[in-house]
Order: sequence, then C-alpha cells, then structure tokens
Amino acid sequence: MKTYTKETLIEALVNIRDRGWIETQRKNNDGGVGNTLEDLLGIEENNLPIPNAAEWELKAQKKDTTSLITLFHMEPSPRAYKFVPLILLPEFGWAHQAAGQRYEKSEKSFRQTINAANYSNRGFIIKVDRNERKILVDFDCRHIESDAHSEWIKLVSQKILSPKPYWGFDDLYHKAGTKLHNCFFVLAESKIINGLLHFHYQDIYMLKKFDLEKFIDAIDKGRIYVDFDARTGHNHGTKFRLKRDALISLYEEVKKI
DNA sequence: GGTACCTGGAT
DNA sequence: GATCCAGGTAC
Repeated sequence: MKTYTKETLIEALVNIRDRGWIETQRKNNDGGVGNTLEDLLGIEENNLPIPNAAEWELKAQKKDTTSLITLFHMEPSPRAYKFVPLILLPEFGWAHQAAGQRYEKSEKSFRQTINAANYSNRGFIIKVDRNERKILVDFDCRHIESDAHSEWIKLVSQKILSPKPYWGFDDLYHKAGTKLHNCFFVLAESKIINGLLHFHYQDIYMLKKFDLEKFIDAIDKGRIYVDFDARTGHNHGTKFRLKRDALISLYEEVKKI
C-alpha cells in the first residue's frame, strides 16, 4: 500500500495522464474508471469511509457521462429500523426490470434518486429541517404519477412512511469533513480498443476545503440528491450524489493541474 | 449471510 | 433531467 503526499500524488496523476490510453482493470463494473485509477496508484480496494490517499479523496469520472458523482454512502437513521432492507425495499419496492430473467421472479428493486426541489414520480422527496438539524425523507402518495405506476400505486397508496428516515447534520458534517475535505477529481476519456474498455485520464482538478455550509445549502436547493440503490439480492447503499459542476462548487479552492 | 460501506454507470 | 442500474469488500 503506497502512501502519498500531495506533491507525490500530483506527480503520480500527471504520470498516469502522460501514459495515455490504459485498459480498464475492472471489466463489467461501472466503477472501473475509479477502481482502475486506484489500482494504478497502488491503492488497495477498501470500503473504509476515509479519504483514499494522504488525506486526499480521489474521484474519477468518464468525461462523456452525465451521471451523478457519489460523495459518500450513509444509511439513514434511526439505524435500528434498517429502512432499506426492512421497509423501503419490501414495502415500497417494485419488480426489478430483470426479474424472471437475470434474477429470480421475486426480485424487487427500490431505486430512487430524490432531491429537495421536487417529488419523484413515485412520491418521494427529501426535506431540510434546519431547526431539527437534519435531512429527512418523506413520502406522499398524492404525488405518485398514476399513469406511470398504475399497478404499483395500488400497493402503496395507503402506506405512510413513519418514522421518516433522516440524516443528522452532525453525522453528515463528520462524514463529509473527514472523507471529502480535499479531493483530486480526474476526468477520463473512454473508448473501446479491440473490444476492451480503455481510459485516458486527462483533466485533473485539485479541490481544497470542502465547505460544509455550501453542502447543506446545495441539498436545500435540490442540487444534491439522495440515491437509494437496492435490489433484493444487493443493497448498493444509500448515497449522496451531485453533478460535476455542483461538486466543484462545494470547494473553496479549485485548481486545474 | 445480512448490513453497510467502497468504486461508479446508461437511457 | 429523471428514472432506472452495475461489481466489489469488511464484519
């Protein structure tokens, strides 16, 4: 396991950029662009909620995608309820797109990418309660688009989400403050060469001083999303995510290397 | 083996 | 832009 200083990490990232096209080291994995970068840096895969290297978080993204970037994972409180596996997936889930094909016929899915600006078409929203200092999830069946979910609405129209899942400001501050304070964000071109996905890591952004107040404000304005990502056989976790420009705007200092 | 984290996607 | 989704590990 290599260790880096900020300076040696910059040097390593520039060397990787200069190598040009590099084959993915994680086939069939959407996280390949990030996992491959970590592999190139000699950072062993782990699921520890800490920065990747030398107090620097590393994030990579394909240049041509519009997908959201994941800041971190955190299951909602109260933890004892185990909201995703015991309530949201079984009570509010629906048949997985590949149920009866790739998965068992009984495979359910609960995927919701929600924000504070609008209800999803399944009736979920997040709200910022500054008095209680927490982010919470709410469900209101009146906001379900019945045309899009004519069968599912019958299953949930009488349901109340109570208690409401939430994340305390202090827990979010601790998570973001310890994991995201400084970050290298690398954009990579991608293309298939001889049938194999390759990346060219190109644009290196050095992001310093994550701003916790801007973080809460971005949630309040709907620029940060809470993303539930569970099926019966695998809960990928509940994530806080945002678009590329929103990520950069959360830092006090931005420098392109 | 279930839960909660990690790395990220396409249409 | 909203609504869906992937393969990994630690304990």
